[in-house]
Amino acid sequence: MPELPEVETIVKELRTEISGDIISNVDIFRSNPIIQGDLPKFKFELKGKKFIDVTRRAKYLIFHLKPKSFLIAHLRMTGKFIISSYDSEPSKYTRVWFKLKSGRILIFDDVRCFGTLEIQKNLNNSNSLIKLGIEPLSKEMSPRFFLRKLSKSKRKIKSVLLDQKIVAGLGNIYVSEILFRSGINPQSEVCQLQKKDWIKIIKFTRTILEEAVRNNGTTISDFRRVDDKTGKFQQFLQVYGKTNQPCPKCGIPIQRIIQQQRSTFFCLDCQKIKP
DNA sequence: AGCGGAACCTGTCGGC
DNA sequence: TGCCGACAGGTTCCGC
Repeated sequence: MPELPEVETIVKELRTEISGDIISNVDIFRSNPIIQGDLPKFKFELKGKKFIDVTRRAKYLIFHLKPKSFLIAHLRMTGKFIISSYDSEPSKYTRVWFKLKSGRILIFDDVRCFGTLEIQKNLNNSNSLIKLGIEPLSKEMSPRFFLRKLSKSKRKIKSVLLDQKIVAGLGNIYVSEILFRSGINPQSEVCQLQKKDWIKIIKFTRTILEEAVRNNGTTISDFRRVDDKTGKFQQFLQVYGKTNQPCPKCGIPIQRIIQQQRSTFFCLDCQKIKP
């Protein structure tokens, strides 16, 4: 479900809400396949610990605990963190909840159970985190980085931007939007891209992500913030989900194709493959 | 090397 | 109404 801006939104809200609070109890309603590692250890590592901070790496949420430990969470398609009052009942999709000393409950809901929760004493021990590529909003995101890494690659640009081992944090919505605004065809081979193309991609990645973060992310169907509010960025989407609607730049119908088994939306006229 | 396919799991929506 | 296929913001593994 969420990409970088949605995760960033949740992280900020969680940081404000739960920093300083202490986990009094952990209840697991369904562990499989969500919780990584063994269950007693998971509970033991969390109970009694204090939330110090909540941060983001790519699409992962990282809860910093004291005594030192980290809860690393990924929401995948339908995971949600919700803060509720003490008397709430678990919903049909509540998988794990953390009762807090303040009287509130930090709830992890996940309809499809693709989400993951992992405990680590040290972030360097996390297999999921070590594989990740550069942050799209960092200064490492440069034409030089891509040219050096991909100048001989015949991979398609859509696939490269979705590859979390290269750039970590972009997903299906924002990649379509970034390539549309850059005027680059999603089926372009990356070895064909020149410095000026990468400059555009980097510029629009920044513009779009920053604007999405300001708007608390995109709500297409069921993304919800901690307080159940929706994001507002969906009103700024130009191509994602707009099959056959007029291109905002030239007016011809937006195309939908499948790449890597995911929908890609683009304009045939504004995003031509270069000869 | 890079792609398509399947898998993980569950729900919604549209067509017939 | 019911059934069936397509599709969903993600990631990983496998085989050609």
